[in-house]
Order: sequence, then C-alpha cells, then structure tokens
Amino acid sequence: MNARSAELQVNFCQACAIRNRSICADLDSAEIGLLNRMGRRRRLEAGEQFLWEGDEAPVVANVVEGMLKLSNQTADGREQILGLAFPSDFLGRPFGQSTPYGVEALTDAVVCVFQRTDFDRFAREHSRLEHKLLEHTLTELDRTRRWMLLLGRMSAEQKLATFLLELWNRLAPEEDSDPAARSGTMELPFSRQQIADLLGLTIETVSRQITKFRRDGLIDTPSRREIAILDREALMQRSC
Amino acid sequence: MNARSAELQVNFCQACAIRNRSICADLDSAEIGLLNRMGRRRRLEAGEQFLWEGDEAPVVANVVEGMLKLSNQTADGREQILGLAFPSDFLGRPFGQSTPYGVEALTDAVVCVFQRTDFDRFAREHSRLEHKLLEHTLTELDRTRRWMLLLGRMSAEQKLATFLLELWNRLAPEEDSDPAARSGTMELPFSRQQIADLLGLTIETVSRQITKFRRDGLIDTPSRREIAILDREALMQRSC
DNA sequence: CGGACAGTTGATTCATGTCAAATCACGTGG
DNA sequence: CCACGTGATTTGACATGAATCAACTGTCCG
Repeated sequence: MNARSAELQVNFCQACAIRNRSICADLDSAEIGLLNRMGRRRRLEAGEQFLWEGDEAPVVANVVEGMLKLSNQTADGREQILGLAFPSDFLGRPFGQSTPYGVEALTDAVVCVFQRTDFDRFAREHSRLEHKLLEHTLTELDRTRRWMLLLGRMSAEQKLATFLLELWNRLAPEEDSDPAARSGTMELPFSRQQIADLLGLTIETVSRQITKFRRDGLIDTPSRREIAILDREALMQRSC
Repeated sequence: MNARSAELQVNFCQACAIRNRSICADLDSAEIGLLNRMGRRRRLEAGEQFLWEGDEAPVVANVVEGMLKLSNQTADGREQILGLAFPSDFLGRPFGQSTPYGVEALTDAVVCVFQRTDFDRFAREHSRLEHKLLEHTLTELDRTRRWMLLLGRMSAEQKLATFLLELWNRLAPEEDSDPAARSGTMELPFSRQQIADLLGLTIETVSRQITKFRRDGLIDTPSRREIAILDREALMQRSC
C-alpha cells in the first residue's frame, strides 16, 4: 500500500458520519490510520444477510448507515428478533468463536468490516478502543434486558405501544426540522412479520393492534411502511 | 492502613474461590493488592436485596458465592427476572449512572463490593481487568439474547424444559461425584413464583407443567425445593 | 393443635394463535 | 394506461393455551 492510498483511507475514516459516536471515537489519528487499513466498507442491500446464526464468524463490524436486525430461529423455524442495530452500533462477537445470531439488513446499509482476529488483536493493544466497546456492550445489555420485560410480561397492546415509542426515540433522537418528522411520521423499515418477530407476536395480532390504534386516533398509517404518531401521551398510557 | 493488614487482605483475595474465573483473573499480585484494598466483602442472606432498580447505584460487585437474581418490575407490579448471577459473575453498571435493575440474593451469598467511582478509575488504568470485564459482558449479552427466544417464542412446556436443563448446566458444570448430583437431583433456589417470573408465566402454569413432567416420568420432586432430572433426553425433546 | 404460607388443582375466561378468505398495493406486460 | 398476477396485509371465525379466580392441600413452626 502506498502513502497516497493510505492517506485517502485515513480521510475516509475521518469523514465518517459515526466517527464520534462509534467505538473508534477516542482513537487518535495514528490509531485511526491503522484501524482504517485493517477494515473495509461494505454496502448491503435491504434484505441482504450479513452474518449467519452459528457461523464460524470471521468478522466483526461497525454500522455506518442503515438499520439491521439480529435474530435467532426456533427449531420449528419461527423467528425471534433479538435486537436492532443502528449507525454506530457494533456487530459480531469479538473474542469468541461463532456469532450466536443472524444479522440481516432491514434497509440499505453500510458497514465497516474487520477480520475478527485482526480486530481482537488491535483491541487488546489499544485500550481506548476496548473501553468504548465495553461501554457500547454494557449499554446494549441494558437495552436487551429492558426488552425482556416487554417479551415476558406485556400484553400485545403494551408491546406495540412500547415498540412505536422506542422506535420513534431511536429514529428521531434530535429535534428535527423536517415537517414530516415534526408531525410524528416515520418510515417503518419493517414488514408486519418483522414487527411480530420483534415483539414475540403473530402477524395477525400486530395487524389488529395497529388497526385498533388507528381507529382510536393514536396513530395514522399513511402507507404500509409509514406510521404517524398522533397522540404520544395516549401511547405512553398504553405502553404500561 | 498498615503493612500487616494489607498483606492479610492480599492473601484473602488470593485464596478467593473465583480468583481465576472472575474479572480479576489476569491481574498480577501487585494489582490484586490494589484492588483488594478498594473492595470489601459483604455477606447477603437469602432474600436480601442488594441493589434497587433505578437507584443511583454507588457500587459494583463480583459474586463470590451463592446465586442472585436481576429483575425489573412493570408499572402494575408484576416482575420479570432478567437474569441470574452465579459465582464469578459481575453485578452493577460501571461507567453509568443508575443500575437499571434490582438485585436480590436467592441463596445466602457473598459478594465482593467496590465503590463504582473507584472501580471505574481502576478499570481504566488496568486494561487487563477491563478486558476480562468486556469478555464477561459479551458472554452475558449472548446468554441474555438466548433467553429472549425463550420469552418470545416458546410455549410454557418448552420454557420449563429449557429452564430445567439450563439450570442443570449452570449448577453442575463439572462432573460431580456426589451421588445426588449424579442421579440428577438439584436443589432449586427458587420459589414457584420466581420460576414464573423468570419464564414469563404465572405460578399456576408453572405448577401444572411441573406436575405434568412428573406424571410423565421426566422429573421427580423429592421436595418443593428439589428437582431430579430423570429423563434428560425427553426434556430436550420438549425444550424445542 | 392451629395458623400461615406455599403450592396444587379445578373451573372458567380471555387474549392471542390458527386457519381461511378477502382486500390491497405494486410491478409487469400487453 | 389498464388488466393481471403476486405477495403483503387485513379481516373474520374459531380454537386453544395460558391467565384468572377460587378452593383445597400440604408443610412448617410456634
């Protein structure tokens, strides 16, 4: 690799949209340069599988753009979505053998991919990276545990209300000047089946609950892949 | 603190039963000495609350002995157990503000407690500790995600079968020469209500499933707090 | 012996799953 | 531009597993 291409790659990393939220945030530019040379970007199309459950997982990755799902399947083929991954989230299982879940892109996405062995070595040598990874992992564990309360103890209505509010929080974290966003409309990167797999329900139950919320004026569904939250208060009421 | 008491404490750490499985495993004796001076042991009685959900959590801890549960409550007071903690597991939320779950001892237990601020600082300065903590957290995240499949997609029968097998694995990880253990008997540190909270069921459903397994000859219940696994194969059949 | 509490069992209800049919949305080819 | 086909979603009818409510039983401990 010559100096010019190395430099270009450094610039690439430094221009990265998630540069200061992802696990790379605390690295200095020399470290970024090294990391940059180890990884490569990969573009995924909506619906494309990125990792397979139980595979000898040779890679880990950072999400740069888009949304992905992590999931497991039961023996009889039903699916449970274990979590979602958004930009700056980390994918894969460092310091381990096989990825214990499948990963599929829900939208078109961009990920920053590393060979696991390279990444493991780099992480052990650069404790600032490892520290960030630890913080991300702890946050994800907290989020996952909160989801267990939903799966184990909530009714279908509570599950859907909670899901819509949580999704809104993660999709529109900052005040947004886009009128669509202000009116509470968001694009849903999920099919009804995927919502069902996320909430531990069936597709019919999800559909009925959406209809109920629409009839009660809590939400509107301009199209199948869009949802507008009309009455956040009422949704919060029903979420617990 | 004088030299003699410091030395006694070092010996205390070095004799620790979980010394080589917990996050302290890779520390050298100088580091252990430092850590030892920061922490203190605390004995908990079965049923005693150690951390409260949502509390400004001032502490983190290692489990030395016993079993504890982590749990959340819904607004209407129902409980969901988020996970169990066994010897060498880590408790609390480093690098964060509040513990997002309650922790209660299920059996008499011993924990090794640290002020969170002290621990955070020590961890950042000693990357071998931080690395171990990361590995533990990643493992716990995997385990938690597997439990989501159970909560979201399994029937009551599958849940109970899975639970009994998992418990057996965690309580009897090594080949055991104790005849009770060989015959598959284990002490259950849970009330029926706690099993229900763990599996996202009600106490009555748990009771009925246990009765069914007993009638079918898969298990025996010598007493309320003991279960003998008679037919592991059949349980595995029913667990998925 | 009696009281208290945990667990079991039974009867019934209800939420959600299942199965089936109707409808909608969208892309394709004529 | 429209008819058609396909797959996703919605809706309806019905079945069922688990929750709920209530009574009963066992066990522990004073």
